[in-house]
Amino acid sequence: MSQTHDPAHPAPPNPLPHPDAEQISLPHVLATLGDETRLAIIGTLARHEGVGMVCGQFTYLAGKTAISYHVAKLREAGVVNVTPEGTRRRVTLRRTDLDARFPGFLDSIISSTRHLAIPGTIEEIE
Amino acid sequence: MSQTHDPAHPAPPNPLPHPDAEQISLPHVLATLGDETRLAIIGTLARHEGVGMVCGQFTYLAGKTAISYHVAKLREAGVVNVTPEGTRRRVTLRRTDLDARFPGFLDSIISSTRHLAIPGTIEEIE
DNA sequence: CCCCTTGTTCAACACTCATTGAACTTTGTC
DNA sequence: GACAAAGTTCAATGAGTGTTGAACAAGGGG
Repeated sequence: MSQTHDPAHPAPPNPLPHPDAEQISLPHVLATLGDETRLAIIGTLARHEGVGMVCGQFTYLAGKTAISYHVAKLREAGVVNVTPEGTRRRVTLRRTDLDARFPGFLDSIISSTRHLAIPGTIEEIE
Repeated sequence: MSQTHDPAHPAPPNPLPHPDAEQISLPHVLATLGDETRLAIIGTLARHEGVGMVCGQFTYLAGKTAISYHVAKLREAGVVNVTPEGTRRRVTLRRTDLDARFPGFLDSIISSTRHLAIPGTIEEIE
């Protein structure tokens, strides 16, 4: 939740709506992750944690319109954080919030996802 | 259809189709649990683990037709085991299989479900 | 300025899902 | 045998979901 409280930048850095940590609901998260494509996105994201990724990185999973749809779903459910960077959108896992809300959940999902992960040929960004 | 009273070999104790442990898929389980009613069933089931429950115990959540539908969904996803007992169906968590397949997953779900659980006034069955 | 990249929005479509009431099956009991 | 109890099956319905292509908006070069 820690948004940059930079006095030099009055404009909100993140115009995309995200639910607060307390508003993240387990049924909603489960339903959102109950989709092959979105689960693959989370798996890929987990394998590149810290770095973050961009929507274009997921186009090996589906068309760009579908990716846009799925990333929006994940954001609305509180699973990922999406930050505009120029024309791109940096997507990161909301690990801290998810761990606080549902301890152990994310890790169990990720470790169960890892072995069936697609060997994505993902090019580095930047 | 069925149940020929053949004295040669005993009747199958579990005529309802269940997936094998290896066939349980994470996306399927997540999608199945991504429903308020079914998640509540699992929560209730977890709070009465070992004992098991019958479909009638869940009718405070929805009509009996809906419960029948949801329990079937949970069974097909490999989340619960359903065993006929007379006119009833004993429903139990497939904890061993789920723990083997997705370590830590079930416990994280259950503990996250516990605090928002309905204080079900559930009568004891036998 | 033109243009390319990145991603969103929109409408349309096929599809699946959850819920309900009525009818039915099965089992247990009087 | 008749009846009640516990679930299932069926058809219908209304709502929601994922996918696609075309058009669009916004940045970042050259």
